[in-house]
Amino acid sequence: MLPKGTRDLLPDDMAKRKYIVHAITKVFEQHAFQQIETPAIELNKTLSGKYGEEGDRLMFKVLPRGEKLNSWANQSLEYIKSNIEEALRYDLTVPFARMVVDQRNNINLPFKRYQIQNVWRADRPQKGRFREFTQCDADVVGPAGIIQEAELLHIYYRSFQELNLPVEIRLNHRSLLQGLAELADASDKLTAFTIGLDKLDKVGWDGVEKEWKLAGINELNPEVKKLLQTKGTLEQQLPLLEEALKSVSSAQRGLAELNQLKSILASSPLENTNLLIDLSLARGLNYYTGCIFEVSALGAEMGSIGGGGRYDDLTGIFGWKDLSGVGISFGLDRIQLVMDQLDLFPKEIGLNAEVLFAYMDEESSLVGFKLAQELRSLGMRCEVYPAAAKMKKQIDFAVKSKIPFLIILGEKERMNKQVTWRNLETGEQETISQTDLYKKFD
RNA sequence: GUGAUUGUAGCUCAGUUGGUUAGAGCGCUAGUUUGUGGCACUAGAGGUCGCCGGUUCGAACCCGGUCUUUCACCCCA
Repeated sequence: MLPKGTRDLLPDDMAKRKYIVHAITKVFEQHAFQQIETPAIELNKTLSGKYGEEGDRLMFKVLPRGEKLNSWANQSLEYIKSNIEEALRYDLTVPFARMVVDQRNNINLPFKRYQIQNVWRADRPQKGRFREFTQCDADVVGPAGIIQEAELLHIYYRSFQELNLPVEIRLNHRSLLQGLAELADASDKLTAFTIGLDKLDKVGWDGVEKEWKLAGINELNPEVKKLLQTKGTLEQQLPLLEEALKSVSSAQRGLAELNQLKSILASSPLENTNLLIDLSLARGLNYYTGCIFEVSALGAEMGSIGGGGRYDDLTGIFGWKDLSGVGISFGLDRIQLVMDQLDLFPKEIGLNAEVLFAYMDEESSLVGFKLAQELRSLGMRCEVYPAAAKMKKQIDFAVKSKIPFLIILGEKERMNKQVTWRNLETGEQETISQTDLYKKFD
């Protein structure tokens, strides 16, 4: 029995997750990101209000214990809600921002950190959605240069290349959304504008317009409409956007930054990766202010497997103004699901034993114990069967555990200082001197 | 939060218009076989039919509630 939306991770899962984490970590570290961890529990006041209304609803709150809980027996729901002191972290970015401010005397800017930990959301579970899941985040805080966006895009590119997973990376900029809203004469309804636009994929253009109409947003001119519905590369889309938005002041920052990004990436392209401008990409988190990214796997049925963006003033709410940050996240659980769907895991990634020592009597087990130590010192994964059971049972265990080699020890072998070596895949078997055993595994 | 959907042995599932002691396959344990794996045969263990309540002489089956599973929406990794 488990709480909903949670899972046990068996050795097979762990092997796959290690494989993914290994690839991502390697790329993070090549880009000089350093690992940190933060506590699973944060103060409620640190987290609440940072993720919008929806986020607050989905946050796991921690009840107080003992006296305090007793004293709440007759309090109103409102009182309880506003006096909860602790909560489980909902993402890794806000706790990171909190940490940057708390630890400002112990870090150097620009600070590049990565973090691979669980987060919790009290969502209704469904495909690829859990209530406990693992995020792999990389963020930079400090001097704000677009080269950092380019670097993070390269991290996505290199990681998914490493995993052999084909992806599409969609890109947008908050300031372009603002500009487009201005064009639609809906600057004051930016949220409704972007939420509507975000649904383009699902409800189509008519659906978007219907939603906008309800929110009191006017119809756009046909050229802008067309622009909104096309996804394309930076090279294709940027000139069109510049033309359409040239007189819109709020869009200038986005145009300038995407131009910069375009020239950086031109010198070091993301080959075989689809990097597309998608103006309908909104992303919910309220704190993004610049570029926003979202990654989805090609050929698999799954929501986004990664996302991120630029936030100009995330640490402001914790008392450090005007510190810019940009970050990305990998969804470990969804990447695992997608790679399973596409059958992308190499066959041999488990770490089960390579050799099993089986034996007929207790005295032989001592020989097995000693020989196992010798093979282990050569780097082999060895297991000694824990009891002198029937040979059939011991072999059966080896086969089911996918252990390829078996060493059999009995009275005969012990007397002659020998072992019987058996290859369980081929059935090949040989009785050899104990001192020659290592040669079988060169 | 909204709308569907699921729940019977460790697993996958049968279970007749409501009727005695709820079944199968696989798996598990032991044996046939006291030093050799995929097979066969024999025996065995294992179930408050998700939970609570109701209807009925009688409920795995009908009704209500609740929890859970899976899926879509919302939102997101």
